[in-house]
Amino acid sequence: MNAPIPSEAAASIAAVERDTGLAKDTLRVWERRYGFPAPARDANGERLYPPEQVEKLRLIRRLIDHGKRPARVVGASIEELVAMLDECLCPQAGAAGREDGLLELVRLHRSAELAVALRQALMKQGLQRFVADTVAPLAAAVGEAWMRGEVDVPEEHLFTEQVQNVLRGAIGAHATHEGRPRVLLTTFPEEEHVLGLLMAEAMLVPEGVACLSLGTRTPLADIRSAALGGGFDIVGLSFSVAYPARQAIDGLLELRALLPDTIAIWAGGAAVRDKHKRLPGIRVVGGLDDTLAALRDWRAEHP
Amino acid sequence: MNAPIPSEAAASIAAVERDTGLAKDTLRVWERRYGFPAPARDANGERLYPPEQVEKLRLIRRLIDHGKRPARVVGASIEELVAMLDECLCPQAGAAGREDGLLELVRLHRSAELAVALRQALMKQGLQRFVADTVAPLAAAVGEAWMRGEVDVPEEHLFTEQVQNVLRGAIGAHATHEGRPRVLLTTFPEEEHVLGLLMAEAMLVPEGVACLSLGTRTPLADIRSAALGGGFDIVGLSFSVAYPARQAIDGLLELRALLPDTIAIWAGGAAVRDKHKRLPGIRVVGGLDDTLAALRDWRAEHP
DNA sequence: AAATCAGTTTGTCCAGGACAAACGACAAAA
DNA sequence: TTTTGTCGTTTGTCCTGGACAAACTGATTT
Repeated sequence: MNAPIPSEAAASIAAVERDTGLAKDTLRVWERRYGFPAPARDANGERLYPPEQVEKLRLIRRLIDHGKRPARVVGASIEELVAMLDECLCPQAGAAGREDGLLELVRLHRSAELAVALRQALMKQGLQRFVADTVAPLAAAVGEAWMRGEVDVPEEHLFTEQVQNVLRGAIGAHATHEGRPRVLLTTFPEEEHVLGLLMAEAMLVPEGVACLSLGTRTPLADIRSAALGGGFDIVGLSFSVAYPARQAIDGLLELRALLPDTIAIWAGGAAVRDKHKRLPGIRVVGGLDDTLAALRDWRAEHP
Repeated sequence: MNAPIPSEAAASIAAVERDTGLAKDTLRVWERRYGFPAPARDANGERLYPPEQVEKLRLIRRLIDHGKRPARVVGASIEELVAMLDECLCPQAGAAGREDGLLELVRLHRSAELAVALRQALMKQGLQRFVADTVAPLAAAVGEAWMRGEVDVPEEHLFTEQVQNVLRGAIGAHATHEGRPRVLLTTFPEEEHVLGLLMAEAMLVPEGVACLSLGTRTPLADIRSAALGGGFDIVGLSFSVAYPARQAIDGLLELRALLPDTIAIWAGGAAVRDKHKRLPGIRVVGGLDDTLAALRDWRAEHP
């Protein structure tokens, strides 16, 4: 799976920023403060990061996304980092484990079989159960394996693509444009993950909800104008694990202030879980099944 | 459509980088050299960009993506910039104009009607003609209107989402996993636009090609390992207008060196058009119909 | 349990200098 | 005419080292 790479002995600071998601300023200040990373320099004095340091930075990034603090992880060895990752993940280990070997198909690049298996599961379970019982656990398992470094970029991309193909096809087949409520789905500009949105849409569409997804990365002001201009009843936002909780809360409160009270705001995803108290006027959706509960509540209040 | 925005009088340098795609370093050095932008400062001495300067920066960004150089555009007034944009776009104006008012549906947020109209066109024309005659001109028209500032973020997102829904559904319905050649589709890490890939996939799948799309933003080394591990015959890359030509060429040549000669590389999109001479060993695909020509050529050489 | 507060950690911003890659224009060679 | 080479200019990115506010930690009080 990982054939050795002949060229590319070292990466520039821009390449490391792209590959790890750590800002150039952050990389430089870590070097100054912690002595890591410790890149070589080229003839012009510019940083050259060896691949193993980039790999370690990737591990560190994942740990920080899960709440660890830099001082605790930057000094650690690779083995210690892997051990910390295991510790992070054990609590959730029960959730995975029984997704029918689909994860194996992802890991082995069996894309054709994965596509077939996903479609079969969809047919057997129906869209909502398929999303809640198959796609969501599988996405969690892939995310977890990604954290551990057991899947790499193409495997994760492959998984996302195949799931998108299946879900978008199924959502398109429902095609309800007339129902109520009217829901606008999107993410904030820093959030790139699209699967959360698609899963939410797939849960809502079979209930006769008129969903419109704008995809990812919509600026706040544009969310507002789209919501007002389109006559929507609800704006739904999705946040992945990696999204900073503080930023999510600030953004949501700002959006709440930008929208009239007649438009509800629903927020879902790991970054806002259990943040209900700090989000007055916003419905925190705890999971996919809670989406349906939220829908029931809304309909009870809007007869 | 653009209701006035109450809050947000000014944006931080990080927000401007996100909204315009211009790096923080670039924004500072323009200020130093050209005197524009000229942001205010907050109590802490940090830059605060007023909205109209951000808007002007967006115009400038688009002009630079189309080949203009900063010194020529940074000093100009908004009116002059708009005039330059018109000049840039007139040559292509003939291409748009007859896409059945679909552009109007995008502009007016008539998402439901847009979805219906797209599906109707797909049924009427078949997948390949639908892509080449409807989606591609419409995408060009949206890109052009985006350049002129006539559509904004939510409208462009809406368009992309609806087209993705239709295309992915249609592609999934074909579901050929056994054919030849086997084609791996993706983009380089800096490229985010996914429609080019989907259109290529939609052209190839009806021909019995086994396509696998990894989506956007795959690192070079991962493209290599995926191509080798999956037994692919062809790797297809897509580049949008905004992609720097030099970077595309360097990346393609590097990838060419990473892959055995038995695996062909196809490159398509505005950034590589007419760059055939500088890309030995790479098939430059000039347009969607040329994709089919490339496929015929490949099949002629691999009986 | 929840709120307050001091101390520490940490990411982002700033200034101004440097340099190589990319560009434009013009001249020489095919 | 087209291609190739040269040279000055433009332009984006990188560098150093300092500063500061926001976020977090943990002890203390309500």
